[in-house]
Amino acid sequence: MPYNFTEIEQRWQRYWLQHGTFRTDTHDRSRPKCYILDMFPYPSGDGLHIGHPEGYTATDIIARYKRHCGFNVLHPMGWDAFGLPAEQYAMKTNVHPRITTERNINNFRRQLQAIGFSYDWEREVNTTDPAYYRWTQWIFLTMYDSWFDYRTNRGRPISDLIEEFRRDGCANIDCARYCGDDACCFTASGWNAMTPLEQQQVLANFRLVYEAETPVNWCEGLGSVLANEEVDEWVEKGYTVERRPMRQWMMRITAYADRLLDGLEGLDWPASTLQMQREWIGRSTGAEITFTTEDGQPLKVFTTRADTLFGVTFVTVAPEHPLIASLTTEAQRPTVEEYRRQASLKSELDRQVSDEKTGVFTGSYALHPASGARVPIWTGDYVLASYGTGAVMGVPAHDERDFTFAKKFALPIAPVIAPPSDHPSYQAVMAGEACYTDPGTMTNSAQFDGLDSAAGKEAVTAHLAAIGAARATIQYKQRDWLFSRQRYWGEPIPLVRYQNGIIEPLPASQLPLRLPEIEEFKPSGSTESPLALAADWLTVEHPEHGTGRRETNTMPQWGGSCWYYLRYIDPTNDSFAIDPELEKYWMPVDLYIGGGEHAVLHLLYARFWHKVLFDLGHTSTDEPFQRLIHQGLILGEDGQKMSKSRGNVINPDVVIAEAGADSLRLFEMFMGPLEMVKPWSTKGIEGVRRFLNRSWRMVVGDEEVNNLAVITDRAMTPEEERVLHGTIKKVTEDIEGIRLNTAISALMVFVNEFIGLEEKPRQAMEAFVVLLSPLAPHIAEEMWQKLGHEGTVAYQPWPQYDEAKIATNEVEIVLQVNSKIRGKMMMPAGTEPNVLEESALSHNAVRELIEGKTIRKIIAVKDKLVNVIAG
RNA sequence: GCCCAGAUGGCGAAAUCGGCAGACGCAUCAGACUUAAAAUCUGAUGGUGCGUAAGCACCGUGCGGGUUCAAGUCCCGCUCUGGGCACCA
Repeated sequence: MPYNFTEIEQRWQRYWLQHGTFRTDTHDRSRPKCYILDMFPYPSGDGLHIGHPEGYTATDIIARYKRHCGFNVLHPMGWDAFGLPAEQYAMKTNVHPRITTERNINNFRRQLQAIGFSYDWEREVNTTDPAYYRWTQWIFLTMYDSWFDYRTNRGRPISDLIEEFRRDGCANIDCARYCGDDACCFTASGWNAMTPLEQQQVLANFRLVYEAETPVNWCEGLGSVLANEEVDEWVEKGYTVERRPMRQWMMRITAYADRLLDGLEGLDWPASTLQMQREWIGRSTGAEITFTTEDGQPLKVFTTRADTLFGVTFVTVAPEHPLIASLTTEAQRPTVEEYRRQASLKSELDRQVSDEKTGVFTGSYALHPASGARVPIWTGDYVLASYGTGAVMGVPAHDERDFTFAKKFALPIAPVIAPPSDHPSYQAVMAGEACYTDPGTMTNSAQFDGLDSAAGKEAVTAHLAAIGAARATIQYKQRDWLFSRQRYWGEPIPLVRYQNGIIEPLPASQLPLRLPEIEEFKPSGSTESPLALAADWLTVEHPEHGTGRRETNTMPQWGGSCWYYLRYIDPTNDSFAIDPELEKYWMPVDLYIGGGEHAVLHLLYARFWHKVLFDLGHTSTDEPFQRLIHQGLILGEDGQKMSKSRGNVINPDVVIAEAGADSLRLFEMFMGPLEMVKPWSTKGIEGVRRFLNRSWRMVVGDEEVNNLAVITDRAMTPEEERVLHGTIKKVTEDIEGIRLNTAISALMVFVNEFIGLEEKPRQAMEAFVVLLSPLAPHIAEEMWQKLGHEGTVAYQPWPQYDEAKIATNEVEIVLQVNSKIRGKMMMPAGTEPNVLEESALSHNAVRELIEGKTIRKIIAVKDKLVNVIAG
């Protein structure tokens, strides 16, 4: 008779909640801490799907294991509950997103509890709870009131900067890094003479949160901008998305680019994720080189290949380049204007997809900074306005893009980097017929001839720098973070803009700035969020600045998830986001498991916020997540991605009803390595379910027919001890290494060995139950009780193994003749190779085969094999 | 195009300081129990060939080379699948 999993599982789930079994005392310093974190879910209306419990089961197993090992474990769960679906639903049905969200959360919580996860439910956080987003807003304002000081490579309060301006003006500040040029420079008295509005404008160049007019993905149907990564999804659903410039709040994440890059060193993260973050940040070291137009205007280009300077045969500027009008001659103006118009109609995506190069001549020329040669200035949309200086030097001989462009428009090609002379296309390159982008030797480059590319880059840059025509510089692919959305269901941005132009943050004492109640959920009709319709909420009076209007943009969904791992540590603190003492003890997160789809965005944004909080002294750690693992996707039984339209979605509620939560947990882990993509199998779950039934019969027996397992305190045989200790060792090491599939097979082997015994040794059964309990906790609790214990098994000490008891006296030695297996022999473990050799040679199977042959060589490996080479 | 990960029985997978490939599980087949079925238990199960049989031989970890006494594992060159990036100068 199989055990009654439904009854047992529900009973223990109630027990854990009622007894607060997994409540964490964060103030307990008597034991080492372990912080095990899941990526919290967006509580969608569809409920939990089978992919969620995969990572959650893995963390739960580790958390439970660590409790057995004596750690004080923090293992929380919460809800990333702002987001577009609830708002979309509200627009259709006029049901408030708060209500939908609450309903979905209740369903998610019920489902997670039904799987028996050992979360401390008293620490649940919800990003839509004003008590939570109060501190999201507080962090936002903290960042608004901060700037990045490149001199110390740290974020600092803006008040420090104001103080410095009052005292020294911007004398000690590299303004070009903040304002783009030195035009803003001022003295102390200059600063003090500025109006508040003027000062505000200067400070905006420094703040980590600033406003910019930037092209965004505007979706008319949703009445909101979309992040680049959201565009495809909505276009697929039939919405149209267009690029349009809009005033938006930005976060200056690029200031932290170097810190975010350097911080990756030393993190125990998947190599591919580290690589993706590095590529996303995209640091390139190079030089900004100044060409001069014939009428004396400077025209700056960015290059990583200063060594190819003498190969420049043209300059290309982006169609949106600020100087384009003055670069264009009257004769070419109609052509250029038409080209710019066409380029503006193409989306950034269209531009990148087409490999055909387009462009037109501006009619003007630039002077080469080293040779003085006159080179034509073109405009082409293969040059991105938003990267570097928006202009490039065209070196067709050594850059594929420039090569294609030059070929199309019959521009000259001048080779200046010689490939190695044995290079297959040496002749073609030197004849200007092929493009060569690898390093080589400089040639046709005046005094630099003979230098290799690496030395050439430095030498050319230094030479130009000496005449004021270049400076070494670093560029990043990463752009600043577009931080506003035209949505209702998000954190309100706590800023007020007054009629006199002054922008004031809300005092911290007035947080949270709650979302207004609105009657009807509909787009505002303008490019503003529905908050623009909440007239009472919108207007603010200020004694000094007069009437003000609140910011109607809300924060993107990423905001709340940037710091939730901190709030779990101190979730009910209403005087601060997190108690610094608790933060210091509990951070960093020891293990973080979540989907690889967050490899860049969430994990980069959260690191960014964390670093700002660290710089300002609010956290003690520079990096939040020490160890990171991505669980692999679970596919449908047909090997396809699970989706409603394919009809291959597996519902965890159904699996639990049919096979039980313990079986679900075990099977999620037994399918294969955690990180791997793997298909679900309804048949396969029967296997782990049978294993649990067998375990039950081994420890408890069949109660139905009163055939109870006989468990005695007898001593174990050496063979039983060997199996037990081997199992403890394997399970321990596999859980530590998060190889949960093989940990489960080790337990299966154990049951296969012990289930047939007439009298089971109590010691082995108790150890087994503890080993099983992280993986299948409900059945383990019940078995523990059946073994005569009171209370929970969750804190029982983890069984220890004795290496000496695992070792066998005799080992099987493989006998090979000419590398083919010809026999086996039993030998005492640890027998020296020379002894093995002798025994092998006297072994019948070997003797027969080497009869009459010359022994050329013998390889003997201790405890493994003997290989006799004869011929 | 570039970068990363992966490819092992009918299926999910195990085994990587190079040392018996296929642990564990699914499926299948045979047997036991049963009036019967389910459940459970026992056994078999990579392929090909030979043998009445115990067994024997050969082949076998995506493909082609290489190193080695010995390769799923190391090296070189490919193919396919999945993921990421994609005019970033």
